[in-house]
Amino acid sequence: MSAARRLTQRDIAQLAGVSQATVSLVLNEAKSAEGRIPPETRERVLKVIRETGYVADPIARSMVKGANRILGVFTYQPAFPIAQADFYTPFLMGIEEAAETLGYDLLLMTASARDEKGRKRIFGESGRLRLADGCLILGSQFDRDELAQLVASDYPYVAVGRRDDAGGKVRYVGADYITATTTLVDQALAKGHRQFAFIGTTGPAESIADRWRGFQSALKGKGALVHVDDVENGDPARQVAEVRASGASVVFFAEVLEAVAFDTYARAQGISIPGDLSIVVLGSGTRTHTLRLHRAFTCYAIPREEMGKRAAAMLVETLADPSLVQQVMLQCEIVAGETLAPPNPTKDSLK
Amino acid sequence: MSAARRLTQRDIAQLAGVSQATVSLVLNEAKSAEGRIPPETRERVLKVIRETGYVADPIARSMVKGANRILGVFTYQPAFPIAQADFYTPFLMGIEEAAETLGYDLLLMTASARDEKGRKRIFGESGRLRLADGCLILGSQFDRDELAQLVASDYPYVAVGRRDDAGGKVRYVGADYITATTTLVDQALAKGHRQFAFIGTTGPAESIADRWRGFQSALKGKGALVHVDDVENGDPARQVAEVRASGASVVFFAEVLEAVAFDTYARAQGISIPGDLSIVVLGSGTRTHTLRLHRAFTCYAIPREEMGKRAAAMLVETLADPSLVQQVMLQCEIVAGETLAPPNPTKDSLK
DNA sequence: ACTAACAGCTAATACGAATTAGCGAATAGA
DNA sequence: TCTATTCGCTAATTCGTATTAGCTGTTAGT
Repeated sequence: MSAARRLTQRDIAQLAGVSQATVSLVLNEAKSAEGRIPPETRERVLKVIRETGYVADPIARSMVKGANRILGVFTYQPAFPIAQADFYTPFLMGIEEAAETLGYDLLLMTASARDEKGRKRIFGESGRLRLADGCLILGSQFDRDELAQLVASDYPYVAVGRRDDAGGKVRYVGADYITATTTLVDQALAKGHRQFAFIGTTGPAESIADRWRGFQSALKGKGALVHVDDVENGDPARQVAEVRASGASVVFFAEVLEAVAFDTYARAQGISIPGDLSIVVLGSGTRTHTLRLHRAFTCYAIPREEMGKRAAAMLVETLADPSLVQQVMLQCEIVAGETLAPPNPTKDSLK
Repeated sequence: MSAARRLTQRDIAQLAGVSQATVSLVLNEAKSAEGRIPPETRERVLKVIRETGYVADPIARSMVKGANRILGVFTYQPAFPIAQADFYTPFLMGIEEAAETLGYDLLLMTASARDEKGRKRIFGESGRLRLADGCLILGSQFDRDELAQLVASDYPYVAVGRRDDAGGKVRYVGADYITATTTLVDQALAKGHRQFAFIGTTGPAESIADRWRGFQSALKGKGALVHVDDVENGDPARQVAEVRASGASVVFFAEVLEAVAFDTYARAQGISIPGDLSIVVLGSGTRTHTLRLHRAFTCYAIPREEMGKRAAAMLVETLADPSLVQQVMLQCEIVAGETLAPPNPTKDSLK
């Protein structure tokens, strides 16, 4: 049985006493209603197909048709890293849901995305990209040159996350961090905060830059930015000390993990949050994720699943009309949380 | 540019002034060292390839070679369901890691796995299965007929999770629930427990059946099974009442979520856990997951990532030698937790 | 000098399905 | 009865690459 070559249309044709072309016509009948096949012949062929369990080879089929009903998923980091299991997952959940609805399979380009030097590259020598009809690109840090190449090519793609122009408008489904960030800054202002601190990097990724830009412009003329710590994985002890010394009454974080470390350390020092110091997180995972992980930070929820869903849908639209270049921004939902309160009037942090 | 047909070897050949066959030979040179191409011709062709950025069409290539370097992933439920986000994810993390190392991409058969009636089927009419060189099958509940069909076919597959024979030995990488369960029962016995309760279904999935079998056989002759609740999503209030009435001093759960509900309700009723009643969970997610979600139940950790990794590796071995039928069982790590203590001597639950 | 061997390349074919052009027979039209 | 038309089907071609058989021209061997 192992040597039993896979059935082909020729085999079916022979069994049914017709030609290979007829078998193909029966299989794709809906098409050219012209050269119709009479019901009896049709049935005879279908009977053989049923009995043998024949299915057309998808590779040969896509070779001649040029399409696969496959969406590629390219990630600039491993899609399921142990360390950050929850980063891609929500996107993928949305992507999968949409793909299933739309009738597409998903090709995760885990291996072929690496070039000979092991770097992640979209246009690898393998050309595996072509296996998919189009592709979704995930990751906070894009390679600008590759993105430009992609934009210039006629290959259908959609980026998950807003992207600056790269030699042309980039197709994307992003989240509106600027509006959400502005809302949170306004809330802090409304509660009376005037001295702000910001901890987190400010670029170069668009998602990070947007947070920083939104923060700055919302604050402009209405509050003072008294401390900025532009580091990744900083030392909480130092951060807490510096923030306290700066007189800030509220700290904004670009990264939830930083906030967790800060919060944990500050409490251990007897600092009341938000009594003595408010904490606001710009972003963080999905709602469920946020609630589960730690305490409920005041933050906004990035609609990751929805982004994945919309991106997949947009990609499929693009397949139908390759000239289409859409850019969609989704709103983030504000999560009230419990770490933003009016500043403590006894502290000198309130002017 | 949009109409610019993709480059083919014929184009390259023309530009380099050679034949298409020569281009192909240059690309795959390592092969038949016989009809060697002299360095100068080789260089000329490679130069054109470099300048044009040509890459071979993977579809045409796999059409003639018959292999794709793609591993299919078939799931009996959506791979990333919102509700149970963490069920497949750990497996996929392992699978992805192995696939990347081994140089394979992953094809998630989300859409093509459904037949015309919307049911999940491995052998769909689409025949998309053939797009992958082989396939990994996930899900607790397999369709026996399909599994038998798979076993009988010459299609390379590996099941993640132990599977009973289905017209032949099934290739799988499973977790040894029986041994792990036995260990936990023995621990409970060693602490003095004699009256046991069991909450959870007992089949038909192998993973569930193994827990139940292990539980029963470990208990045989050494302790009494005073209460069994064979339901999914039971009512915690009723469960707590019945367990208390039964006089059991320890409850075993087959499903962590049931344990969470039970635990939460019991504590609310003023029942001390494990003071008045011990709880043991058979299974649960990965270590990280377990620790994060709720309190630290006494349980064992299913090595999901490792299972995914090994399954992918086994599948690749199978591709090389299709006659191979391996069955691997991985050990579960016992998590001490804090919900198993000696029975309360003041209660009548201790004989 | 005449064959043998070989280097360097190309023509031809296969892979499996889709699709087009068109053939032969039957029927319709005049 | 002779030409159109339609029906029912098939031969031939295509997609892009890999591979084999083999052709041509040069060199080696005797």
